[in-house]
Amino acid sequence: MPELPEVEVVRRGLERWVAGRVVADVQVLHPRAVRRHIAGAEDFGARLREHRIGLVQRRGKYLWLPLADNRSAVLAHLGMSGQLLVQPQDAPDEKHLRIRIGFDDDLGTELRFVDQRTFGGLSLHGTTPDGLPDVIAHIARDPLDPLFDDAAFHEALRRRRTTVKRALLDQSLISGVGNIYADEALWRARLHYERPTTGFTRPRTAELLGHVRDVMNAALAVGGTSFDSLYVNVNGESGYFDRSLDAYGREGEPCRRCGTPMRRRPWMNRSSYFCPRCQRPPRVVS
DNA sequence: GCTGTGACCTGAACGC
DNA sequence: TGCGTTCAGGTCACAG
Repeated sequence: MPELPEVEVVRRGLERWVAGRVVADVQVLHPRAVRRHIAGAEDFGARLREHRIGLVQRRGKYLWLPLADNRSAVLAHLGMSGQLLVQPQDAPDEKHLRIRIGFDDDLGTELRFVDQRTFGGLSLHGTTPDGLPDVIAHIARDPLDPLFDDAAFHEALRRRRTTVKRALLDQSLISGVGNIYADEALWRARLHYERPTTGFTRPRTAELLGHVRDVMNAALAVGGTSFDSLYVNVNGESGYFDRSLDAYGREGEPCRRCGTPMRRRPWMNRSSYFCPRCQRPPRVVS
């Protein structure tokens, strides 16, 4: 499932193959794919037509295509299974094709939003003075953003009465981290997912952020090599998604540090993978 | 205001 | 073979 590195790969692909093109027509094939566009599918298409796509931006797992000639942007979230593909116009429709965007040029390609589980979607929104879609103003900067404020993140962590994995997944504190990279970063930092954040020291926060950035940069480095001219890829099943993971999905396999079998625990309707020896659970305070 | 929980959704994997 | 169940997880609405 797409997390920040995958979304960044998509952003780069869109920047190269879609930015600067003028929308000719929009076809919404599944209403749920534009459910965040309150005015509905017809309005979504009408507002896009004849507008030029500007430079593609990203924050965390959201990316957006600004309309170059007005103060609005097409906001995209890939959810768990979304893909944005640049395909030849005559290519067969994908099974889960939800939205098709055609362009007013002779390049012969179109933008397709394909999404099996329909957790993702596109919508059109006004932008703030600094170009951010207004509906994601609450989303924090991501740790690869040069303007991410490490000190402010540390203070926010200490103020929260929560645990470290919850905090990593809270997009209002830090964006772009999903279940996989949270487990990976916690394994690297030797932190149990239920560790309370209130007692975090500055060095501990700094170390954790360092591991989050390392994991994301490593995935980005691999992912960045795998899309070609016609395929703006966020395919969860192929290529760079086979990145080497140290924690996620390794239940029963030996910890790559100490050899202890890795464990999986149900957690918030998800799973948490950890090493019971390297990542000791916090002592329960009664 | 802050924190935690469940619904949404589809298809693969699994058990019987 | 076929059916039912479980699991995957990002976001948001809602409850406490």
